[in-house]
Amino acid sequence: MTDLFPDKGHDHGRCIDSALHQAETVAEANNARFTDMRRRVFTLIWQSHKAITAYELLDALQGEGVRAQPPTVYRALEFLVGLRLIHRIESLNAYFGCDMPDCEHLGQYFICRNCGRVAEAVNEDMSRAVRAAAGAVGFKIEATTIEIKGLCHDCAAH
Amino acid sequence: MTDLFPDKGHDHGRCIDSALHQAETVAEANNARFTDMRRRVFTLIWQSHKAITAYELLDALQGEGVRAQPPTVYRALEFLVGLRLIHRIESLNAYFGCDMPDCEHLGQYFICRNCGRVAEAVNEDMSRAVRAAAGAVGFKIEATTIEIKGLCHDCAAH
DNA sequence: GACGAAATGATATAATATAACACTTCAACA
DNA sequence: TGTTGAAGTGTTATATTATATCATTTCGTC
Ligand SMILES: [Zn+2]
Ligand SMILES: [Zn+2]
Ligand SMILES: [Zn+2]
Ligand SMILES: [Zn+2]
Repeated sequence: MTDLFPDKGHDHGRCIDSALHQAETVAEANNARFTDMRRRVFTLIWQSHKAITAYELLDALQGEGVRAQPPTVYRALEFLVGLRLIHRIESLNAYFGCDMPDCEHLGQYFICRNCGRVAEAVNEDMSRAVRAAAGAVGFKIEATTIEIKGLCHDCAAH
Repeated sequence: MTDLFPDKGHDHGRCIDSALHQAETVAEANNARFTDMRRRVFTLIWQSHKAITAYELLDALQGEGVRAQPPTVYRALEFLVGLRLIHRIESLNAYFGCDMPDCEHLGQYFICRNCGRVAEAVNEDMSRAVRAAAGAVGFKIEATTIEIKGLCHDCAAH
């Protein structure tokens, strides 16, 4: 059984480094400025594999001594979502880091209600089924939200 | 091509009547009281095939001369969602009426960004794909949110 | 009719998100 | 290298969505 969710003992510092590196690359490729504030917010989002809300980010920023207000956070989030460096989880009003921002994808999100972690899958069967269902009724897809809530493998075991 | 969305010229009064009738039945079967306030909210939701927000419902109630406050609306919504008489669209923070409340289902929602209508599908291929993807990673599903935004057949044609 | 549970009323407030305008930064260009 | 215009951020205010809490009413059961 392959678990989408990262191993308990994994070196999360490497997740963060990798995410930052990819973000730099994507921003550059899009001629977008990965400013200090955007980097701060992005790094905060990547502190865990959980989703984090805008106001949790705001608190974290203020905890770091940054004088930020809600619009600052929402602007950074808008930028990061726009570049698909992070994704918004609609059912949580929260955001989490994408670990494959360099390839276009319609992701599906598995959300564990126990440990709070979010994992992104890109499952072609699911995508195909969605496209087929839409095609059958003449619906032109522009965006999809697929969020699956429950218990991750670890949490289900306990 | 079968369109999920109702025909422009359909008799919407029949949609409302049918929904009300089904709701009565479901409530009774669940030993739940379909009170006046709940019926009002339910009927307002069914005024169209669009999703409607809690505060739009509140305004509509007040427009009818009902002295209602937010909790009144949210309580009615909670009740109706609980019985699956309506569904919440997470990506819109809005609610719309289910037209098959008597059979358990994990629905998928097509949302037209142009006309605002929402249509519910129960597509076994999609459901199966979701279950398979979850099974493959040992994830225990408790709830799914599948929302597909774009243009309905009618709106895509114009 | 008395009782307790469920529903609703009423007030306050929490949580999430955006509008508007001022100021700063930065890259491009003269 | 100074000018300039666009992009980014600061700041204040406010809009939108949702819930906590306690008082009162309604309703079925006894
Ligand atoms: Zn990690
Ligand atoms: Zn978990
Ligand atoms: Zn109708
Ligand atoms: Zn449409």
